[in-house]
Amino acid sequence: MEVALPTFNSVFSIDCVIFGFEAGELKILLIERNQEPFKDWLALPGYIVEQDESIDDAAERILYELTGLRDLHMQQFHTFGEVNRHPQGRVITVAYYALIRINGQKELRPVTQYARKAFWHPVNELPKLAFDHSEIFETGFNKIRRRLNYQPIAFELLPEKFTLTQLQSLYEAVLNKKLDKRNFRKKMLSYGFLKELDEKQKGVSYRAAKLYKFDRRKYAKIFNNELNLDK
Amino acid sequence: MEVALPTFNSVFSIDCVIFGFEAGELKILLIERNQEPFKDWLALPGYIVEQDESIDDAAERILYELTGLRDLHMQQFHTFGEVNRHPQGRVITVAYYALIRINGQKELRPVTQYARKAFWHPVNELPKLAFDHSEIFETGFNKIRRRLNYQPIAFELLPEKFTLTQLQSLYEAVLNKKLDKRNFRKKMLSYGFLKELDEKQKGVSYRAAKLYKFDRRKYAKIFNNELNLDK
DNA sequence: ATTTAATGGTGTAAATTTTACACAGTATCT
DNA sequence: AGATACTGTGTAAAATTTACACCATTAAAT
Repeated sequence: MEVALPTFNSVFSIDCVIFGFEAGELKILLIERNQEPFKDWLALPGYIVEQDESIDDAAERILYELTGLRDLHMQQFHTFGEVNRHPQGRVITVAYYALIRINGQKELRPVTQYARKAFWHPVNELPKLAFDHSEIFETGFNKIRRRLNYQPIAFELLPEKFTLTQLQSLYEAVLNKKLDKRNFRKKMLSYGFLKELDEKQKGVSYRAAKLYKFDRRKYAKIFNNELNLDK
Repeated sequence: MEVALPTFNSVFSIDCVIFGFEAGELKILLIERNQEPFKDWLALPGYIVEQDESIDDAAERILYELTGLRDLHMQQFHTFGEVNRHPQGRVITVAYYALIRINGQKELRPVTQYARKAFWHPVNELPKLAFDHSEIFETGFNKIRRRLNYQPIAFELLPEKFTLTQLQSLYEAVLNKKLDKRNFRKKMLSYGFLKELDEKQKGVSYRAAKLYKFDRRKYAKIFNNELNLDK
């Protein structure tokens, strides 16, 4: 009983929720669509998966084509498969998130015609998005909010060297609540994966803060130990 | 610029990792395939999504057709999209898990020809499975292990009335470590969502233990409060 | 030179939670 | 009556979490 796979007009797509942090605010990357359906609408960067690429590869490619961004560490978080989520046919979409340092230098420039432009938008006061992208964003935002507690994702959003106040304000932005300064510092430093640098912040008109770095190797060591000790 | 969706020979499928608990052991549901490729192999229950059904609906239907089980609360956990995971073409699969009480009465009987039989198998010493199903299982097992800590999924695996010892042994089976009896009870009861019944265990040849019930309404109340109080 | 404005950096005590640990009680079976 | 097998219970020490306020430092303004 050998059965060929059916041929359906079914399409996989990828949608990306890319978070950035700038001026104490959490932002995501949106595009302005230049293609029907939802032409001229704002949307998450997303497009169709080719037949000969894995979905992880597709996610990288699609993000690059629509925004010019490359080499992000993207992570799948949910698949949306309602029948009528796309007005033109059956499209199941796998949603990915990534976190990056917003960098004024790095220009956002779509490589394809499908997006007219790409830009950062604060996660608060998001406009209505094309398709079910508002729902996709919400789901992704909830995921990273949860993951912030057990994965070192905060450091992907900050510059390589950062102050403890910057780190705290990122946590506050994602979790949407105030944290206690002394307790926050005590706890963060107690983990032992932050490396204090000899440098200080520059260009501020008040006392400059010490800079820190995230030590990925120490983090891995600590994390592995925790898994192995297993009391 | 209106563009029709491309027609690909691309297929969505669903694979199910269904956990059960019996005789102090955690088990999953396997089928014996009756169809190429991987005919006669053991595999997770899985099949192809139709064009006019959502992936959530498909998951329920497919599990029913291959095992005879219905009305489980299934939850998507990961999507597998490597190019060559299926020998006959491009198949992207969305993996779901569910947890159920294994019930001797309830017969496992495939409704379609695609599975020869369905049966429970302990999660330890799993044989090699068809396709990338071993990897899918591992991913799913890791997910529920993590979720056990913040979602009331344990109670879906136990009979409606259970003893604290049964509950503990379930935690031990999933987490794969011994827990302290007194501390476990103290903590579980402190949550306040277990209802102590007037009944006792029956049919044991030693002192019978008290039976408890999971109180879903109290759980929801507590859980919501936690979210709202937000200190 | 002094003042002002803005943020940096620091410690302690109380409360809560987590951990480690052992034995008498009870039901059943023989 | 005794053996067997599991139930059910408390406490003290350790660790973690919480609440809380002020002086120090720098650059800019006067």
